[in-house]
This record gives sequence, structure tokens and C-alpha cells, in this order.
Amino acid sequence: MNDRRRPTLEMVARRAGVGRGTVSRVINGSDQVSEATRVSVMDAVTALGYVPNRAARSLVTQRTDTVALVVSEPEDRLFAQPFFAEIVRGATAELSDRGLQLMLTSAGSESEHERLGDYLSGRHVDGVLAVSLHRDSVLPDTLAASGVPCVIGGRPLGMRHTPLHLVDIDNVGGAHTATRHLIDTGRTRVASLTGPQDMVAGVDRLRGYRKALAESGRDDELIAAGDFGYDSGVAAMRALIEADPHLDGVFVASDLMALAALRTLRSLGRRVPDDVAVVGYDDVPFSEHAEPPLTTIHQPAERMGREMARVLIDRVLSGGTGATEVVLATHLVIRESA
Amino acid sequence: MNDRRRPTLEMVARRAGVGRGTVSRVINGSDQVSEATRVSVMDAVTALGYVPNRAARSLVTQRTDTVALVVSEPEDRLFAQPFFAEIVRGATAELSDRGLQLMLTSAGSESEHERLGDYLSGRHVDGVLAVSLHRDSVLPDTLAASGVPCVIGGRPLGMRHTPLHLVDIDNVGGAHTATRHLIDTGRTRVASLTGPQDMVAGVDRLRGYRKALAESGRDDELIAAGDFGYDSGVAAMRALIEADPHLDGVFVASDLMALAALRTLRSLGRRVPDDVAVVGYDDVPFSEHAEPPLTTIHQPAERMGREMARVLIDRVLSGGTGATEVVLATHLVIRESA
DNA sequence: CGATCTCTTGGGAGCGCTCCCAAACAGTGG
DNA sequence: CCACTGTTTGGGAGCGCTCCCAAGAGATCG
Repeated sequence: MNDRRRPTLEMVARRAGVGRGTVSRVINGSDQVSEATRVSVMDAVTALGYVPNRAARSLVTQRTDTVALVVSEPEDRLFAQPFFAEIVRGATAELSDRGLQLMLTSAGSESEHERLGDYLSGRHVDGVLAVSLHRDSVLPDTLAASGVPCVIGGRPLGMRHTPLHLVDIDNVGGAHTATRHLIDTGRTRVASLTGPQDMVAGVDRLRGYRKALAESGRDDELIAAGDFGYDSGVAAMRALIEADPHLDGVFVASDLMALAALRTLRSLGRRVPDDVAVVGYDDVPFSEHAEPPLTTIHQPAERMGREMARVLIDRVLSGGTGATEVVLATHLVIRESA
Repeated sequence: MNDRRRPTLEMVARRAGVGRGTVSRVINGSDQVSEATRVSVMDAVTALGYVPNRAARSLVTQRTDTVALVVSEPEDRLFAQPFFAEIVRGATAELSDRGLQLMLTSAGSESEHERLGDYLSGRHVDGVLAVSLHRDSVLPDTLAASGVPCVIGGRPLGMRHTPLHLVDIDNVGGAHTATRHLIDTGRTRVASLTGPQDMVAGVDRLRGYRKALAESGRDDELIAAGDFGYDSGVAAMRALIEADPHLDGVFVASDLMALAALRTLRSLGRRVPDDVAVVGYDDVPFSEHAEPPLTTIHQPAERMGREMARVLIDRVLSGGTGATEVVLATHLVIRESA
């Protein structure tokens, strides 16, 4: 086992007393091989501990069995840690089920994005999974131009001209569900603490809130903008209470802001959920330990990773044209804050 | 740009009017090339958008320029999200600086570990980075047997016989610093809420606490065991206060438990930090927003990823023997709880 | 001025694999 | 008994690259 050189196809063939082609056929599961030879080849394979050389195979098949996952660093801070980690986990799982490798790459700046695009166009990978693309990223176009399949995770702000494959989480739907829950549990003055309006998540969650309001025949919208961060949540919650001291429900577009809202409400003498019900968004790890435990929207991040991989594989394999768009549903985790 | 086939070395050579060998020399930065030819080759490279074919190169050099990062899934839940994510980020950064790829693999069960070991032994990667290995993982041995360099992140419980390269975070030191801070700021009855004693982090953090106590000439150790989780923190904190109602400082072995301790203390009528000072461990994202903001130990997770990659590269390149052991220092983040 | 040395350069060999063509073989039917 | 079919097999060609040897081009020197 200590040889510097691994056994080759040729060696297996010699040992099994057959030709190279036959061994190759066995390895790749062709049915054009008699059972007897198949067995003796397999014996030789195990005896020698043969493992196919990926590089050699790639060279001739022009496939690498490798998929790149591109992460745009700066965003990943915003996107909160667990979310990203779960996407990676999901993608890894799905890919390895199908015998593919995941290659992780990150590109912060747009210049790194371009460099990466060039690299990926070089057919070093069979496909690309891109998460949280910047608004003006050229990546999808670069890849499309050189025919490298690409699946985007999370709808980017400026919609691209190139038809692309997209797996998204239903922000509108999530916000709608959250707001709806507030309304359905009898809250009559439901405000929203929104996210930044230059981010898809911020915009869409606000849309979901409005939609739910409209559906129940209201137009008493009451909103205050935050940036998804804790501190902005404190300020925005104050503003909301000031604007309407009698509000009894608030949909907060991120858990971090919701946690801030919880505390601010308490400091303003409101009891949660008795006086004001709060629903957050993200289901960050700490939410279940908040005071009171936070009712929130959970995002299927792992599922998103899996789905991205699945869409990619189905594209790579079948070479289909046109754009796929998968939208994943969120679900409401009911705890005590609403 | 839309060709199915990428330009090859050969094509670049023809276009530049030189031989294959010369182009190869230019690409690989050999200095055995005259400036004039170097320039004309580079021109041809950019004109054609040539990118070297990795598979072809690997085939002849016997190197893959790829490093695998192995994560043991079940643990990663314990290890908390951000910690793992940051290791990945650090490793990716360092590797890509050196022109290497990171291949992410995960293996939950021990059987998956074995399968993975076999795969990795097949010289598909130049080296392996393994995080949070199980106690009895055979991975290091398998890899060592087939000569694949491997660096472990985080000291595993049962020390292996194979000499190995290790990058660890100084849990003892961190706990020592934390406890020390409590003592130095005048706390006289310092307890500890420990982690599970079947995990290195749990054991070492307790050792650090004891060491600090001993150094200041005390033996009034007061501990209660938790499992790093929130709920266990509540129970353990209660037990501690019951055991010594007058304790005025507590070092908690995880932030999640510390957050629980904070709330428990408050509910028992203790003010933090006035009556009891609390220092946590981990510096999870929410800690800065705790009430009061939690003083805690920050772990250099990203640095750990980087360091692991660096150690690996220095091993791979120089083929040195013997074991390396790098221990990274933590640092105390002083907020308001202590 | 030819011999010698150094700096460049071209290109054959070969890395380990898959693809594919042709050969070998075993039946089948006329 | 001879085409003819269908199954199984062997092995040449070639994927794109690096390695390395030998040859060409100058430069230097006796």
C-alpha cells in the first residue's frame, strides 16, 4: 500500500489476464462484458486496490465531475452564517450522492469575480453554483458565453438578460405567511419593520407584508426601515411605536432586528405577545432562546443547496435549454412571541 | 468564444510561431525564455483566451493542486455554525493565494469516513485538511499509509499513534484568560459552568479555569457541568447559585450557556455584572447584543483554517517529516458582563 | 578562425484513461 | 458447410500537458 505510484488500469488488466478495454468497461459498468470476466476483473481491482485516475479520465471524457460553488464574500456576512453553511451542506450532500465533487471558491470583489469567471470558463468544472450574486456581476454572462452551465441561488437584484437557472426562496411568500399569522390571530394594527430596500430580501419581504394586508382588506400600512442589523431594529421599533402607540402586531424582516424589537418593546413597557405580537424572519439559532421565544420564518437553506445541485445536474446531463426557476417555500415556526 | 473546445497549448504555440515546450515554459514561469518570445507567447495566450487544462497537467505532474477539507457532519452541529464556516473561509483564502483548490467533502458516519479515506488515498488530492475528527477515526492512519499529507484541525480526543500535523486552538489558554480576567477584576468567588467532559473543548476549558484558580493560590473550585447547550446552562447556573449564593464571578464554557446564565442570574435577582460577573466562550454573533453584552473569548477560526492550509502546503512542498503542532491563541473580548 | 560554452528552442515520449474499430468467437439459418 | 448475425474482447489512437534531450544560435576564447 505504500507505493508512490498507484496501480493503473493496465496493471489490473494484466493481472486479470484481459485487455485494457475490458477493464474499462467493467469499471464503468458497461453490460457488454460477460459475467465471468467481470468477476475476475473485479477481483484484480480489489486485490490491487485500484482507484481510477480522475485526471486521466477527465482528459479524455472532457468532463471533470466537479462543480464549483461560488460565494460572494461580502454578502455572506449579511446573509448570516448558518444560512450559507447550510447551502454548502445541502449542495455537498446532493452532489456526492451523484458522484460529483464540490469545489468551493469565493470571490469578494468584482475583479475577483471576473478572474474567477475566466478560470471557470476554462472547463475545469462541469458546472457552477453561484450564491448571492451581486447586482452587476458578469459571472452568468461569462459562463453562458463559454457554455458552462450555471445555477444561481437567490434571485439577484437586476435581472439578467441571459436566461438562467434559478433556485430561490420565496421571500414574498414567507413575509405573507408571517403577516397573515399576525392577522389570523386577531391582531388589528399590524406594522412591519422592513429590511433595506436595495436588497431583494428587503424588497420582497415588504411586498409580502403588503400583500397580506391588502388581502384582508386593509390599507393601514405602517412601516419603518431597518438594515437587518440589531441596532437598526432598536431605532425602527421605537419609531413604529411612536407612530402608532396602539399597534398590536409587528412583522420584522430579520431575526436580529426582531430580537432588538423584543427588547425595545419590553423597555417601552409593552408585553410580548400580550400587548404586541412579533414575528421575525430567518430563524437564527438564538431565536428559540429569546424572551419570549421568537416566532419566525424558517428558510430551507439546505434544501436550496440540494435543489441547486439537482437543477444543475439535470441540466448538465440532459443539456436542456431554456430557464428553470425553482422557488422554495419557507415555513412558519410558531413559538411564543406571536 | 463559443467553441466547445478550449484552445490548447499546441494552438498557442502555432499562433506564436514557437514550439510547445516554449509555451509550456512561459506558462510555468521558467526563466529559460528570452523576453521577446515570452511576450509573443503571452500575446497569443490572451488573444486565444488560453487556460491550461488542469487534467492534462495533473496527469503528467502527478499533482492535482487540490486539497480536500473533510468535515465530520455530526460534530459540526456542536461546533456551532460560524466556527466551521470561518475555518472554511480561512482555508479557501490561503489555498487560493497559493493557486490551490479546496474540495469540500463531508463524512458523517465512520463508514463514510472509511470510504472517503479510500477515495482520498487514490491520489486525487495533494493533501487533506480534517476538522473535528471523531475519537476513533481511521482517517489519519489510512492517509498516512498511502502517503497523503494530512493536517488535523482541533486536537482529537484519543491521541493517535501516527505522528500528525495539528493546528489547534488553545482552549486551556482561553479559559485561563477568561478566569484570570474575573480574578483580576476583583472577583473573589469564581465558579465555572463547564462543558461536557467527553469533548476536548470541555475538558480543556475546565483545565484552564483550574489553572487560573491555582495560580492565584485558590482551591475554592466551584463547578457545574453543562453540555454547551442553552438549556443545560439554565440548570447548571441554578445549581451553582444554590451551591454558593455569594459567588460573584462565573466562567462559562460556551456562549450559549452564558446567555442562559445571564438570564438565569437575572431571574434569581442577581445583577450582571454588579453582583456576578460572567465571561463566556465562543463569541457567537448574538453575544454582543446580550443583556448585558457578553464578555467572552473569541476563537481565531478563520486563522485556524489559514494555518491548516499553510502547514499542509509547507509539508507538501518540502516533504518534511515529523509532526508539526501549531496552537493558536484566543483573545478576550471585553464587553459589559465582566 | 574553429572549438567550446551558454542560452534558447523544438519536439518526441509518455502520463492513464476512454473511445471505437476490428477481430474472435459462437450461434443460426439457408 | 458457408455466409450472416450478434456478442465479447483486444488494443491503437489520442486527450493536453510536462519533461527532457538534442540541436541551433550566439558569445567567448585560445
